[in-house]
Amino acid sequence: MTLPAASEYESEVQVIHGTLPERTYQQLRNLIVRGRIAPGVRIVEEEVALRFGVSRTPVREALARLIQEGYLIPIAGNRRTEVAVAPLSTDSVGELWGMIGALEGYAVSVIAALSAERRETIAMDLESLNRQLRQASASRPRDADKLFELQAAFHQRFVDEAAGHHLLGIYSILRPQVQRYEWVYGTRLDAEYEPSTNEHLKIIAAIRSGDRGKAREAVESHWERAAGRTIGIIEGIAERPAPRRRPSKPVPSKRLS
Amino acid sequence: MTLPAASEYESEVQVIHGTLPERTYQQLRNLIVRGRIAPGVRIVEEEVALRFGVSRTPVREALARLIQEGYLIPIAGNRRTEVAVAPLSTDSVGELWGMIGALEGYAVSVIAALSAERRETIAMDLESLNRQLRQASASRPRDADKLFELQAAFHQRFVDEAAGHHLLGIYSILRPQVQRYEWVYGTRLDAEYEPSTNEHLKIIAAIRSGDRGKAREAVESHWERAAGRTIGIIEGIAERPAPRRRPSKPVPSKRLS
DNA sequence: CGCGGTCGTGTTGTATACAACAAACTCGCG
DNA sequence: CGCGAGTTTGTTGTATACAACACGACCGCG
Repeated sequence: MTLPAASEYESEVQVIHGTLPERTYQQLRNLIVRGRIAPGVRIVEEEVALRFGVSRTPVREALARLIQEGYLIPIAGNRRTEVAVAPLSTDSVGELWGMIGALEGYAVSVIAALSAERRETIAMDLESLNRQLRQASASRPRDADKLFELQAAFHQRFVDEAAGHHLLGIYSILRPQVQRYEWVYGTRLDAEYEPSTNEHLKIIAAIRSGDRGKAREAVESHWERAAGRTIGIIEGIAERPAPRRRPSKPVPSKRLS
Repeated sequence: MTLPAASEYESEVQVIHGTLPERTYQQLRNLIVRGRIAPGVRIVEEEVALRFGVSRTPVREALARLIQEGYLIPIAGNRRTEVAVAPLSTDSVGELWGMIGALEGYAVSVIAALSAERRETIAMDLESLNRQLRQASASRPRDADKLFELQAAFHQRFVDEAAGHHLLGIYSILRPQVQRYEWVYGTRLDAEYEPSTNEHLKIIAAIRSGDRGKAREAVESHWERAAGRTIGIIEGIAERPAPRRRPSKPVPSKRLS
């Protein structure tokens, strides 16, 4: 797929829903996930409003959501909620990956109970995606965007299959948070695609077999290993983007340009 | 309608945070979880505002949150978001219980990795809670409220122990949704406390043993069985409170009194 | 030169006003 | 008597105005 077109990393799938808070949310989230707004940067309602050409009302709604989903965190001890972009930390990696693993594990265990034909269809789709992924990760120069999307597509494929309303909702909150790390450290993760695609194969095989326990196990251990790899990468970087401490007020706290 | 405030099921833990949208959210959620607002009832911003004596602005924020968390669902095909209290369905039970199981399974697997002393402390707390639970479920007349709280406390106890920021956030979204069912069908679930407390014992033993896999397994199967029991109860009720269909417009759609 | 108090100033919380739209209703015409 | 077009009404989307409050700066006094 050639791509979201349009200029920046704006709205991706649908501008359709076009409700203002929704679009604001999407745009801001994208900026954060893609690392265009650094962790620790303070977000001020009016600045966002100005930047997107809307009033504070929709912005507030968007921010509230971003806070709840963990992209933004309340700052300081005020009773007023000032917020900043959430920092990246290895602790969060462990937690997020663990949760995603648990949830996808549940999803895949549901899938394992489907009919054989259904499972076969899914398995074939997954194989295709995994092949593309392997290809993309081998080609030079690397297309980070494509890798990003394929990676997402692979997992989304089977989650969608199992997901009801609730799972989908939670998953759509969690996944982008993980992607935030994938994006930021994406370039360094290249070397790690090899083991990842191999683990994908195990997941596919497990789905084919229809063994719930095995499928779940495959998914969970995939994410556990992925967590290990990611943490390794992060710690391997000397000048990391900083699980920054927030000292009372040394730095005048960067603001959203 | 008589009114404002008064005792009723107001704020429970803390009125402290007292920010208006937060309180509105809490109150409304309580009303829904406790079944005081029936599934399918349409919610109108201004009515809520009136009822709580605030303006639409904080109400909107509260509603947005309730929508995202699945307590309210968008109604009709409008591009405008009219909402109603989400219906209860056996499908949702399967999904919600499965997700909670997966997440708590993850939590408990983290706990299993803690030091022996730490685990022992947790285990003893859990035993105490479980004992109280058993007692409360045996005493007549039953104190539904107490059962409700003990049940919640038991699970919260070990989730808190393992939880970081993210898990806690998601869990606090999911748990009340489950509780909604527990509350609505609570009186009928009495007979089911026996097996439940027994399963709790297995969980406790697994935590003591420090075996991650075993602990996870105990928790997940607990929830799976609980789902089965709950679904059984729901289906056993002839005139159930209705996984109601929404026929275009037969009924003028009840409104929030 | 240091310290405390007072006054800005920035930012969020809340209310209100208005616009947009969809559904229901009414009225007139076939 | 039925059916459609205009009109009314209910409800949400968005903007704006104002209030509250925390923090920092400035100024004067010791």
